Amino acid sequence: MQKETLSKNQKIILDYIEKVNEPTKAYSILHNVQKKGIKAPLQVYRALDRLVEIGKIHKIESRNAFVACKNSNCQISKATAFSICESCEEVSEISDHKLSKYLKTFQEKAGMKFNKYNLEFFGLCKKCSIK
Amino acid sequence: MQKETLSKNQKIILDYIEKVNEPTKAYSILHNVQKKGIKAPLQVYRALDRLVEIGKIHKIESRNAFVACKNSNCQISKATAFSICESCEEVSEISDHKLSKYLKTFQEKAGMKFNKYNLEFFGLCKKCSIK
DNA sequence: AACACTATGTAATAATATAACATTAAATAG
DNA sequence: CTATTTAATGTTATATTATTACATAGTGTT
Repeated sequence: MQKETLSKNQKIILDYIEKVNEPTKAYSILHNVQKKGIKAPLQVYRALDRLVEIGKIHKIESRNAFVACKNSNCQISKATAFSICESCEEVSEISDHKLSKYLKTFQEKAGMKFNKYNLEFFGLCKKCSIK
Repeated sequence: MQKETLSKNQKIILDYIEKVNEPTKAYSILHNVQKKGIKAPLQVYRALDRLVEIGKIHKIESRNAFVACKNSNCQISKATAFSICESCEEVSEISDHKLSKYLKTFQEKAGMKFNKYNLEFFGLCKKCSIK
């Protein structure tokens, strides 16, 4: 884990992402934190980059959106897995020990020096399955 | 598998992607097929959408790039895995039977009706590891 | 021929992300 | 404590990626 102390902008952005509690896009963040003095996209993107780096948030690549990490100050920002509902766009972070262990083992066998993976499952969440 | 016959634009775009044989971005495709009469981004994006849908190509989500499917007319466009070198950006498609079986089983156990997944490993490829 | 369906053409614009440069704050080595 | 380096900030402009909207043309039915 890296540095614990966040800068002013990093705190503002993280607070917002944690508050909304669902995948949030950079420009939506920007609009919502302008009252806190964040004026430009770059201020948001810089904070996002750093927050991803230290595992406080994750990027949902297929959606260009960001969510707070649920795995208690994520040690595992380098091993992320999500399920994404294609109907309501609900995203939840998967923390399945066996899965992450399996993928870690898989990484080690392959010819590449891996240091990270991201897995996204797509489908219908329980609610949307019923409808 | 869906319809085999590709339209004119779809052929042009697929041919190009297969020719370059590495992840290629939409606007790079556009620039390179303009001599074939493709003039606008939308023509590219529409063909890309369709080609992804029928499994002829895949999108590397973390790179906003597209590659031709290597798994013989991909039956498995719904189950994709890639390794990505963070140094040279080389991407290769992983076709590991055990891995896809494991992830398929995992999907079935979870509370969601999955119908697709995408897995991206990041690290250093063999060449770049040596350097 | 009428209908549905898929694909196309074109212009405009939206949404996502970075480059470049100047400045300030924080961390740490001498 | 102050010089130096490192991280963060502020700001403007611009690059990159992707979609909306609307008109037209081809293809395959029934």
